[in-house]
Amino acid sequence: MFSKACEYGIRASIFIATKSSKGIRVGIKDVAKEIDSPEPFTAKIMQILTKSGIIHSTKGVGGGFEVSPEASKSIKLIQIVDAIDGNKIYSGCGIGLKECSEEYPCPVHHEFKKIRGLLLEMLINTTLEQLASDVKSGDFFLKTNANN
Amino acid sequence: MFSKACEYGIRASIFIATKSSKGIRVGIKDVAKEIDSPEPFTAKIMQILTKSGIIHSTKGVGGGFEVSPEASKSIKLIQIVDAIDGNKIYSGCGIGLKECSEEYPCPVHHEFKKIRGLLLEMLINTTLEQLASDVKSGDFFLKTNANN
DNA sequence: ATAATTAAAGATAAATTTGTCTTTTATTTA
DNA sequence: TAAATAAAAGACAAATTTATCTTTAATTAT
Repeated sequence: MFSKACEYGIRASIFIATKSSKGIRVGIKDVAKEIDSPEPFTAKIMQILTKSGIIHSTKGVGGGFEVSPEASKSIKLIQIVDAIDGNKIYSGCGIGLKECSEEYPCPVHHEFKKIRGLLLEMLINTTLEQLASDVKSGDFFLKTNANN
Repeated sequence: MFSKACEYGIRASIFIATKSSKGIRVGIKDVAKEIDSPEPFTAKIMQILTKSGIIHSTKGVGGGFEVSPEASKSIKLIQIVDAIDGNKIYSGCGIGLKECSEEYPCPVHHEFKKIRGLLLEMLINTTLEQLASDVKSGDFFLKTNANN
């Protein structure tokens, strides 16, 4: 579905948002640890997210990543996905035709339209703030339990 | 969504089914031409599909690929996807957690469940025969129009 | 100013996916 | 039986994705 990069990017953003809601900036080491991802690769993905203006970073002592609670409310999942994977998942043909449209459809076009539509709707309607508060509630998780 | 290999595999299977319904066996060259895919790579994918028992092949003069109309009726899209890509697309966590379940969900678990469910339902309910007859009708296509 | 800290940037490397080419095996026809 | 045909199998190569390492730039604290 999503690339690994995108999966890490989403998880990282959610984690950062949970911390920022408590006024805490986090370093890349913490991020990678808390979402169970490879640190240098995660750092690369963070560069995409900061360049895209989704996550804010500050260098130097006491620096790190953050996303203001107000921003978290307005940031939609689709922005993160777009920044990292582009729009290919929710647009583009399900079986790889270069041209695939209502007028010139592939045989799975109409069925895929429903699925992609549901996905797109979800990506558009889900805010970073919602996902972060899910995690803060303790009922949703960003990495596998250490006991497994 | 699906890998390129899987996209080619689906398109190839549909094309072969349209030809088999007319009693015509097709060679790998025809397949690759008609679905606009790289021939040697498509040949590799056909090996997977024949080993999986989805498509039948015969070597030698007059040989090629075929799938009986009766088989086409019972072959579901999910069998092709499973054979080539496995079950990761419709199972597995949306943001890459190793463990992600009702009891231990990721923050997008419940939303993804709907999307994956719809996808799985579609893969289970769509037969190769349906897709082939769509293409035979002339209203659905397996490659981009040459005029584009 | 200097040292310490932290992300950014850039160069590499490993792994996977995609794609190609050559040889082998099976089958048919002459 | 020999030649032709077509898929299977295996080795190889290119491209992309994933991952790592090193150096640079920015910021803070001393």
